[in-house]
Amino acid sequence: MQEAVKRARGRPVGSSDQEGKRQEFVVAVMRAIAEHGYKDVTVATICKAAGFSRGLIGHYFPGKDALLLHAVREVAKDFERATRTAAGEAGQDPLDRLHAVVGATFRKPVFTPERVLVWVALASTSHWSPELAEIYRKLYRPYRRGLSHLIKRAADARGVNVNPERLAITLTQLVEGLWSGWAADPKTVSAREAEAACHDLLDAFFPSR
Amino acid sequence: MQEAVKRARGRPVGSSDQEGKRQEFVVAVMRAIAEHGYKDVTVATICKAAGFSRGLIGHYFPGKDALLLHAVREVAKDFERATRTAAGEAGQDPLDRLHAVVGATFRKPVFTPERVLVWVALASTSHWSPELAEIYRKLYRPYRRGLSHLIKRAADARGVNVNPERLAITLTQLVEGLWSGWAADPKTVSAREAEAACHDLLDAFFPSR
DNA sequence: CAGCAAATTAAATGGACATTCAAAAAAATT
DNA sequence: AATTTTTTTGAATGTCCATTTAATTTGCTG
Repeated sequence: MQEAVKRARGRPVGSSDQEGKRQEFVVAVMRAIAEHGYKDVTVATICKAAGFSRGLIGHYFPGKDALLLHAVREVAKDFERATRTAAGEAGQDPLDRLHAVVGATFRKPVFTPERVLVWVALASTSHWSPELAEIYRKLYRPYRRGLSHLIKRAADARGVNVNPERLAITLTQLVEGLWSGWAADPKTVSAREAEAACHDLLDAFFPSR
Repeated sequence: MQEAVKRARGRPVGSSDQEGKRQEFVVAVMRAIAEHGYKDVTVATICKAAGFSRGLIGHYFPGKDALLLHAVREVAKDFERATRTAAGEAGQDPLDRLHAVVGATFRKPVFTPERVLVWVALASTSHWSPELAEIYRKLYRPYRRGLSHLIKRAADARGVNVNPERLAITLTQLVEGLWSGWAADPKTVSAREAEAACHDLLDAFFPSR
C-alpha cells in the first residue's frame, strides 16, 4: 500500500529566498541609518531604501526592533570575520598580525561608511539596551582576548614590558574613538590618518631598534 | 509740564532668575539622557526630572531641540573649563600637563555618568546634525591644538620623534573611545583602567629613561 | 488553465509625542 | 487690598510612526 505522503500544495515553502530577503532588509537598514541616523530611522525609510512597501517588514521580522538588532548582529559578524581573515593573512609574527588587524579596521570591507555609522550607533546606545550591550560584549570579549594574546607574544619575543589586557583595551577603544571621530568630522579624522595613528601606537609600544 | 514717564507696573521684568531656571532644565536634560538615552529622551521625561510640568519648556526654550543643543553646549563648556584648569594646576612641564589633562577626563568634575553619556551621545550623533557637529568641532579644534602644542614641546625637550597633530588626535579619540567603552561596559572599561591606559600611552611615546 | 498559497501592497488603527493654549496661581507694584 | 504681570499648569491639538489588516498580485501545482 502506498504511503500517504503529505505533499505540500500551493507554493512550496522554502522555494523563495527568505534568507535573501532578510539580507536585503539588513542592507536597507544600514543604508537608512547611514542616511538618517540611528535616532531617525523609521520603518518607512528602511522600506524605502529596500524598495519594499512599509508593511512587508512584518512578514520577515517580528518588528522594527528585531530587524535593527538583526542588522547590528550581522555587522558584528562581518567585523569578526574580516579581522580574523586579516590576521590569518598576515603570517606568523604577532606584531605583524596586530598591525594587520588594526589596519583592516580602516579598510574595506570593514571600513565602509554604513558599517562604521551603524557601529558608532551601537556602541553609543548599548548603555540603554541590554540586547545591544550583549552584542557589543560578545564581539569585544574574544576580540580583546585575541589581541592581548598577540600582544603578550609580541612583548615576550622583544623583551618589552606591557600590560597586554590594558593595551588590548587601548587598541579597541582607540579604533572605536577614531571611528567616532571620523563619523563626526571625517576631514580632521580621515581613515588614512586614523590608521596611521594606530600603527604609530604599536610602534611606540613595540619600538623597532 | 510733567513728562509722562511710562512707569512699569506689576512685576518688573528681569527680576526673576530666568538663567537659573534654564540651568535647572540643563541639569534635568543630563539626568534624563543618563536615565533613558538620547534616543528616548522626551519633553515629558525632562520635565519630570526637573519637577516641572510639560508645558513649561516653551517659556524658557524655543523647543526641545533648542534645549538639547543648549545642554550639550554647557557640557562642552564645562569640559573645556575643567581641562584648562587641570593643565594650569599641573605646573610647567609639558608632559606633566598632558598627563594632568588626560587624567582629568577620568575624574570629577569632567567624568560623571551624566556628562560622559551626554558626550557619547553628542559624538555619535554629530554626523547627522550640523549643529552638534559644530559644537563638536568648536570644542575639539582648539583642544587638539593645545595638546599638539604640549606634545611638540615635550618631544623637543626629550629629543623624541612624534607627529604632534596625529598624537593629539590619538589622545582625544582614545579618551572618546574609552568613554564610549565605559558607557557600554563599565565593568571591563573602568575609569581607573581607562586613565591608566592613557598614562601608559604617554609613557610609550615619551619613555622615561 | 484552474485553484490555491505565499508574497506584497496600501490603507486603517491606535499610541506616543512636541507643541500650543486657555486658565489658574504666584508675585510684585500701587 | 486691588491690580497687573509673570509664571506655571494640564489638557487639547495635530503630527508622526509602528503595527495590523484586508485586499491584491504573483507564482506554483495539479
